[in-house]
Amino acid sequence: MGGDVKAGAVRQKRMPRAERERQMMDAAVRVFGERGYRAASMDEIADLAGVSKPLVYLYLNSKEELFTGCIRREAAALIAAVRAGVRLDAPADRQLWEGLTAFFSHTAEHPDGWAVLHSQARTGGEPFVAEVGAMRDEIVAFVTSLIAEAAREAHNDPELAEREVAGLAQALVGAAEALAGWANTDPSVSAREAAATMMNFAWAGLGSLMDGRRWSPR
Amino acid sequence: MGGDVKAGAVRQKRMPRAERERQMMDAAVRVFGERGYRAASMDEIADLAGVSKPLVYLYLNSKEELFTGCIRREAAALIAAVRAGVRLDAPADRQLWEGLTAFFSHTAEHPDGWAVLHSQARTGGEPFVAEVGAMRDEIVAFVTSLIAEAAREAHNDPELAEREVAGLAQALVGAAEALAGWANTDPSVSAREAAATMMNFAWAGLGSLMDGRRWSPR
Amino acid sequence: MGGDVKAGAVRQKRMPRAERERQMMDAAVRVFGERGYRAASMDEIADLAGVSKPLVYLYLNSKEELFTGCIRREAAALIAAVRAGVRLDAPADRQLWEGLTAFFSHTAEHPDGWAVLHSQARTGGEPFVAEVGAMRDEIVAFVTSLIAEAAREAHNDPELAEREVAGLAQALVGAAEALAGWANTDPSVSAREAAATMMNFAWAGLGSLMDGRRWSPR
Amino acid sequence: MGGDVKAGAVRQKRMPRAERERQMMDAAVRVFGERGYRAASMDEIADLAGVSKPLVYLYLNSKEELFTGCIRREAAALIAAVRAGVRLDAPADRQLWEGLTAFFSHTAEHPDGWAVLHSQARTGGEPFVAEVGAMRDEIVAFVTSLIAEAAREAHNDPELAEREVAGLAQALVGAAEALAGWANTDPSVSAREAAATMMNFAWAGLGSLMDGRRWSPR
DNA sequence: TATGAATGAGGGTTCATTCAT
DNA sequence: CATGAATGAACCCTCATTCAT
Repeated sequence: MGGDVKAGAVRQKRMPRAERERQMMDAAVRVFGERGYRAASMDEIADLAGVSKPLVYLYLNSKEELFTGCIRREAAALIAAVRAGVRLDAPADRQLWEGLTAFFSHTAEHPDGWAVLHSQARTGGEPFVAEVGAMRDEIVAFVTSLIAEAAREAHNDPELAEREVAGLAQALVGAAEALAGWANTDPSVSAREAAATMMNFAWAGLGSLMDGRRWSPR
Repeated sequence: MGGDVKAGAVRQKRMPRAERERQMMDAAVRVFGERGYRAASMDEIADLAGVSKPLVYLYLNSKEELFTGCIRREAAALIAAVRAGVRLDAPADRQLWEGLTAFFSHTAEHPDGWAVLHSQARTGGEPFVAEVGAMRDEIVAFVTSLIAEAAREAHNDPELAEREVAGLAQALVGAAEALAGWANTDPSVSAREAAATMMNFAWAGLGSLMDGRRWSPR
Repeated sequence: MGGDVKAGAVRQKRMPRAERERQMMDAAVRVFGERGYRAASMDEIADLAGVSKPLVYLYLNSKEELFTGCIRREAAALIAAVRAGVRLDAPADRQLWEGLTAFFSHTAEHPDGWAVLHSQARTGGEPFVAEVGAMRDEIVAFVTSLIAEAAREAHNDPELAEREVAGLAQALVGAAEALAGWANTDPSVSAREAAATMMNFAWAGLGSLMDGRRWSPR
Repeated sequence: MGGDVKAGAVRQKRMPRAERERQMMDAAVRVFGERGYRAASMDEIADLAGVSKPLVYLYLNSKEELFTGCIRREAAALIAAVRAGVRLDAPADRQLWEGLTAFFSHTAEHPDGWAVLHSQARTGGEPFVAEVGAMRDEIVAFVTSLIAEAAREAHNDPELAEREVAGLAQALVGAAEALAGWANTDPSVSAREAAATMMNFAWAGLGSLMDGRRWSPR
């Protein structure tokens, strides 16, 4: 089962601590992303980083702290990428489009980081779930604010109930996550295409909701 | 980290093989669902099933086969539940509504089974990913056929490209999965509410797509 | 440094749990007695017991519990031996003599058990110190009661202060412990000889104290 | 388990070797005394001494040599303290009293040093046992000579057999060690009180032995 | 049908020790 | 005189799996 992370980097000796730590984190993200928290072994991480295991412990303390560190780093990077891609003075739909494009680009370029955040952190136990939940909340809040802004722009009368917005945000983020997985699986799917699919799928739905139209079973 | 699956069932001796196997699978789904593949221990499963470990191996052969068996059983149950909820002679939107309602009901009633399929199988390594992928494909195909049928009903001229439909189906399924997680977390969210959110969100998006309207960056 | 516990016993397969546990405890007492808590390795204990390490953990749970178990078992055995050697209806001096003889016999016959109690438990950290302290207190209490009884028999007037008795008991027990070490080192020293030395040394001292005679610096 | 040696001293740079070595030895005695040989870590010692680990190795070579060094230094200090407290022209009982007082004072003022000598060195393996045995022999010899001198002063006829004296000395030293531990545990016990207890306990015993009186079982 | 007894293999963590500067 | 960087080896513990009954 599993087993295709390439073997140990060439050992390069004596480098400053900060750089070594980065190397180790890179290796850890790679291994955690491919194997998951439990199945990852500190041996493999050390090997991939090109160092001995004790050094990993000396710098990063424990498997748990190391994993938490990976989650934090990757979450920060993803959020920074999305923020950097969005021009806050643009209209709401444009902002959403930009954010989605940045999101799909970043996840495509950092598949292991994305795997750590999306799949692995959610199955590794409570502390990690909490850690990644913070990031997700931040993104959901951002999306929620965009929806609200769009509603304002459209000065629609019947305000969306708060609970309804929460459900929408969940669905939207879930759809985006699924598309990120899809795009990661099939490399011919570009970030722009994934973002366009999201906009087509979501924007019309949001639009008709904000116009007060709803589907209902007869 | 983790730890609240209740302790071993009272041991009851000598029962037919089929029933024993069901007991064991129930226990396994519970433990795999709460802990994940790697963190689950055969000891805990045997204990929760109220049998000795060799019996588990006698009937179910290995941890890997046991997990695969869990995935298959839960996937089959979920698909059967969705199928049973859908009247194939109803209009497409009605069918989608019925399927979603059945889906959210079933996942809410079988949280561990859903956890196995949605979270745990995806982090346990290739063989399990493939196993659960088959189920997902089946559902995606079902959704795809519904979209196509809806398009036919609306006899819209500009046919949706196959690739476009694939993306939509991914997004739709992803959104549904996210809502299932949301509904499992917050018990006040009913299956009907989740399904309604999905319909409001998705149906309008599909509708405008089928009318040839698309969002595009300026 | 160190290293002369004989190598692994011949592996004998499949025996009842109680007997295996006894074997393991025997091995553990031997290894802990020779090496101390920290320096002892579970590997060596398992090897000496003729079993695999996992079995030791299955039955005895952890190194700490195993050591605590050894302390308890050896303390109980020592106290039982002393109790069995003393006739409670005899005069106080006779009782002391009998207790000392039993004590020296037992420690000579169980040098590793004695080492665990006397040397190793005192350097292994708080929990063990407390464990062995209970035993020591029991013995000191027994000695104290003998001194009191002797004082009563001699109906000496000037009662010994409680604090004075405590000091005496400490000194007496310490002297006995030192003689046990001496006798263990030099096998030509019999339990009777060690006990006689103690009586000659201690009894006269007690006698003159009870007569109110005291040494004092001029 | 364990853990209250205070954290690293402030690092002071560039000082003469002799002083640095003293600092390190001080730290080592403290840590070895509290934790024992095995449980002590070179990291903690270096940290407490306020130096880097390589410096410890540069000056003191290895953990084993460091511990041996500690034993030697503390043994020498203890013996010097006792010697300094005794006036060799005084009568034997007075000399014994003075030696005991000095002994109890020194051990009370240097509890870690005493712990190294009394408890830790005996559980660290053969080489250390031998090291500390040398000191003990020196003290036993001193006590033996005092007993002999006392016997001469009392010009008692029936000479004490050499073996008998050896046993007495062991018992006496053991009693003193136990009282040192007692006094270290309970700070209200002064060195003078401990010494007085010893004299009352021991001197009368010695006296009656030298008069040829002996206890014997009927 | 069912289990008590047992283990090979591997994982997380620590530690004494050294090298290069 | 002094240290930041680095590691081989070992240790405690767990787990999937099997054997003998």
